[in-house]
Amino acid sequence: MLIAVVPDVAAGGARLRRLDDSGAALGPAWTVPDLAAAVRAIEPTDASTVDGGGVRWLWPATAEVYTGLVREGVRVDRCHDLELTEALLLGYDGRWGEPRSLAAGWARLTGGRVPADPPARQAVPPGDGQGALFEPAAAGGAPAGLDPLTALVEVYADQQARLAAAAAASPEAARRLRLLVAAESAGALIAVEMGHYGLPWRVDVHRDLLVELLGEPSPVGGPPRRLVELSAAIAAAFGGAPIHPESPAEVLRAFSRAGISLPSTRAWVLRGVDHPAVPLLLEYKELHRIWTAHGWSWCQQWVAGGRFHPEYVPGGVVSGRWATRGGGALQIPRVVRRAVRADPGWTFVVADAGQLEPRILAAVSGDPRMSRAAGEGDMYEALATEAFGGDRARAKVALLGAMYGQTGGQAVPALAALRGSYPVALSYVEDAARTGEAGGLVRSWLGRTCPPPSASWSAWAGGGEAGSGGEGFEGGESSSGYGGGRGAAARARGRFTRNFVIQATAAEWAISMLALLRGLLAGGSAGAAGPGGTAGPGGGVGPDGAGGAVGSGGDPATGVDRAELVFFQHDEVVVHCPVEAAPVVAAAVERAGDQARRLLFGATSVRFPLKVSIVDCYGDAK
DNA sequence: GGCCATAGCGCG
DNA sequence: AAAGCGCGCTATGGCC
Repeated sequence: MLIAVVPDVAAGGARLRRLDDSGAALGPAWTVPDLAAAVRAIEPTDASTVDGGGVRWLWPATAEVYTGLVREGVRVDRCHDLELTEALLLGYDGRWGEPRSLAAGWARLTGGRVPADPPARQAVPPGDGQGALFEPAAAGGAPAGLDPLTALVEVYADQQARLAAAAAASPEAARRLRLLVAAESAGALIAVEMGHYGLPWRVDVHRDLLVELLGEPSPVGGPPRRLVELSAAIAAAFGGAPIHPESPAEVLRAFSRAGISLPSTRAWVLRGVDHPAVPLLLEYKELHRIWTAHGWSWCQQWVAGGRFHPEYVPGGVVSGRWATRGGGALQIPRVVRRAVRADPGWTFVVADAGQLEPRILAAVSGDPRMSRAAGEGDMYEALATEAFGGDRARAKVALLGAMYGQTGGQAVPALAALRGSYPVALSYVEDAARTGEAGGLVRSWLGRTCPPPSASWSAWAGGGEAGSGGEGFEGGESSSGYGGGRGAAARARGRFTRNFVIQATAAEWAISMLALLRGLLAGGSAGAAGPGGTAGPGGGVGPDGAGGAVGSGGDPATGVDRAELVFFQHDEVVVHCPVEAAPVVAAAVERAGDQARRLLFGATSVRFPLKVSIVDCYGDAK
């Protein structure tokens, strides 16, 4: 059963209506003055009591509604995020990029003018704007006379109809698409909760670290001592004239005066240059980066109350990876992670899926030999033994080159070896690349569709519509002065689609794992009810009511139910939990990974082992 | 003053 | 000739 919810800003509460899974109303709408209280009364507190028939909350956008609920201490097990689903379905129909808001969906349904989505909000540092129960409505100016609850219900019903139509065409494709919708929605819940918890961050440790690396900060706001010293040393190495090492143009001129002509000041270029300024410049770049991107002002802006609060954006990347707004949460330099410390009596369970993308390639392609290799703990080693004369480094280069579309360097002969032993896997990525070069679309395993080439690309590459074919790309290549020619543009597109099928599927496995983990932890027993996971997917991942947490009657004394998912970075998750709960949490992570594998790929010999460490300091993980 | 493109580097 | 994929963020530098 679903309950549709729209915020009722005027009344300060919300309007709700019960629906069946198809979107048909099960009763009249009603209004509540306090949504948090209403949800608390409806949502089962112990998810383990839910046996497949739990409530799923339907709302326009999770961030809009759930943020306020979480702030009130309310959690829900499952939801259906209308906007994220709309974006997936539009993409599936080749209508990538059309507005996804409730108002837009309603307009498409009723023949009205489709409003553009509002521009993404600016990142909000912690402490600002924390009071409101609801985020500002994402709907791009709801048209007058629109009843949002009616629109929500109707658009949801339409989405279910579109999924049913997909099922008529291909039951398996629809099964996967439903799974994707469920996982995406579960991810949205997790993103809100994660942003709410924040990543435990010790400001004192961070400041000590900064002084250790950068020297004392300038009392007047300029660069810290170590950067000033390095600037002087770099100037001296170039003959004495003052220089701003952070200015590429100045550095290039300085090298030029020294008789060295460089294409750029990139670190890897500098490493090949024999000049006394080079090591100083490399050190300067590294430290300057930390100072500007994760220095004192970053700490001041983004850390509050001992927590770093980024805003996670599920589906913010075309491949389905999450993005973040504010604070650069997905780019925290490893050295800075030393400031991430567990609370007293608590610890971190850090888990990352090693070699995820090559394992995904094995699974989606179904290449039997590669799948067997991906059943091993070290897939590169297994490949090396089987096809690269034991040369692990070469096996790794070959595999990465295949997934990224590398065409030069040492990858070329290695790729040939890969093709000889794993032709099915190679065909998979090469088919995707060919489709992209021809202007076509590719999909992930669960059915996320890549964006089409830009209109200018299509005009440039062949003059045809996207997907209409790829003839004639090579013509006139040498006549172009831009970007290496039409062939180059087509190949770039091919590299994108080649990688998309892998990266997007990896994101699907990762978010499914995360959602299953959430369900296991919420169940309290972390899914300890039997080996191999006898229960269905928990945490709202399973489509059509197959969800519900696993396990029956955990031991609350372990504190597993107090565990918090506090960080997620593509293939890595950090759980903050009481020390005594860590072993159970660690086991739950492994289980979640395995359940995600079976949910996506069924019977496959591919494994997705998680490297789990239990540490008090994130910097100590791995 | 603000806007925008580019360079560069952090992460996966 | 030869460019491996996806991002966010900060700085510079040219522009109005």
